[in-house]
Amino acid sequence: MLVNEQLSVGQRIPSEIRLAETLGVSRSSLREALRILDVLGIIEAKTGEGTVIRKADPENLKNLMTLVAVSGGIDTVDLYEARCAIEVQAAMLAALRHSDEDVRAMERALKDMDECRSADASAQSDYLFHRAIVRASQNDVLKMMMSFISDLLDEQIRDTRSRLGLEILDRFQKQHWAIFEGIVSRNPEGAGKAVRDHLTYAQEKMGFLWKRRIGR
Amino acid sequence: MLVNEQLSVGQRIPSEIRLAETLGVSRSSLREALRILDVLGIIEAKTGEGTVIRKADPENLKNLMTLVAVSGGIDTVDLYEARCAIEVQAAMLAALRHSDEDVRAMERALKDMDECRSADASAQSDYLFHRAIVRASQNDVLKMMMSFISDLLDEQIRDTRSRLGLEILDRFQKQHWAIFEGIVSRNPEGAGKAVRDHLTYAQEKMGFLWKRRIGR
DNA sequence: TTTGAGTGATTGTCAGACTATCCGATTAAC
DNA sequence: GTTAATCGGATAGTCTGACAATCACTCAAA
Repeated sequence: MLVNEQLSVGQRIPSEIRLAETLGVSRSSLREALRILDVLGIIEAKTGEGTVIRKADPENLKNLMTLVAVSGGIDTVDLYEARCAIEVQAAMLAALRHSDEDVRAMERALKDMDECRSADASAQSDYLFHRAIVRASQNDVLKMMMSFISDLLDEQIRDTRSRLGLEILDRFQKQHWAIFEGIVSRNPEGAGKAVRDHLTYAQEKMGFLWKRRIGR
Repeated sequence: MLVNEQLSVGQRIPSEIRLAETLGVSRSSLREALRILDVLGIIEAKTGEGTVIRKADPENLKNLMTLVAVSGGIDTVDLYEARCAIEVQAAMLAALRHSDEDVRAMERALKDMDECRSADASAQSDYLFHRAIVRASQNDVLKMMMSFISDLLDEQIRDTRSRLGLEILDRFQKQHWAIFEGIVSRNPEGAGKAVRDHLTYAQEKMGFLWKRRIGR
């Protein structure tokens, strides 16, 4: 009914009892199905009120994807390469579409990294910078994929990053500014290449420290 | 228990009745939870036998992702740009890692496209070619993401492709061979650029025909 | 007009029963 | 001795009925 556009966002669906009668199944079986739509974020059930169609927010799927990834034994290197794919494209699009607010967010993150040298705060700013790039791309699919990947990679990256020497972190920062420069000057090829160079370099410096697989 | 590695793939989990007792919930409530793990492909329940932990295959998630995408109203252009991200990276990796079997699969798809000119068969070979690239990358995350995207985009691409003139399809085919050349000669930058050129060109020629959003 | 109780509807949860199916052991037939 | 048939136990799949918690709404009283 949702796919056929007989139901739209915000609309309330029939109660469990009536829906079970309509579909010719018991309430138990119906509830098992509704629960699936619930965890997918497609519906939202409220006790005493009813159940409504929700605009699915991919953020809600992160936990599920994490479970699947852990169960499937995803390779860390595979994840990192996928991140590279997403972020290069995002930087290219960001160079074309970024807003003033996006630029401010990126600049703030970079200056934070320039100033504070505590490993933890630095890693946090690093994360914010990369996220700002993806947001600036104004592409919801890229944002979704990036949030999946970040969720799985972040812990490991934060861990390995803290073991790197200062000269490597300085080089990281120079590369960050190069990315920023490419995006602000609206140069897609330059921004894309800068991201690829940065992530390739980072993988060289951190990759050997990674666990091969996440979970299992 | 799965995340903490107390359970591993292939292992059988306690029966629903015993598990419900252990966790202190009713069988109905437990089943709602197990059903979620089931559709995620994390467990597999067989009547009369029991339930085992399964190595989650992302292929099983395609239907779910389609539902979420429809419910969330994903933009077709966003999807296509994400596809570009994935496939460029995949081609670069394919240039480094492809096997003889991969090359054969790609070559077969291209020759099929050279020969048969029926729109439908041509589109099918096109699909197979692009899929072979991603498979050659030997990256499970890219494969997963590509299968999500393909599932959502294919119908629309197949539709718009059938309306294109012969000279455009010929140009497509030349670009395909350029991609193939880059991969076979183990030239990552060349292969990546060839893919990007191809997909950018295809988007120029087909994009204006697309519906803006999928579903809703 | 506002407050309060009451009422019906709805989701969340539980308990119990029955069916279909599978696995393994036991038994019967050859 | 080997094979086939049968039976029982265990398990997932389904259904029914019940109760609790919560919410929205109505309506009467202050």
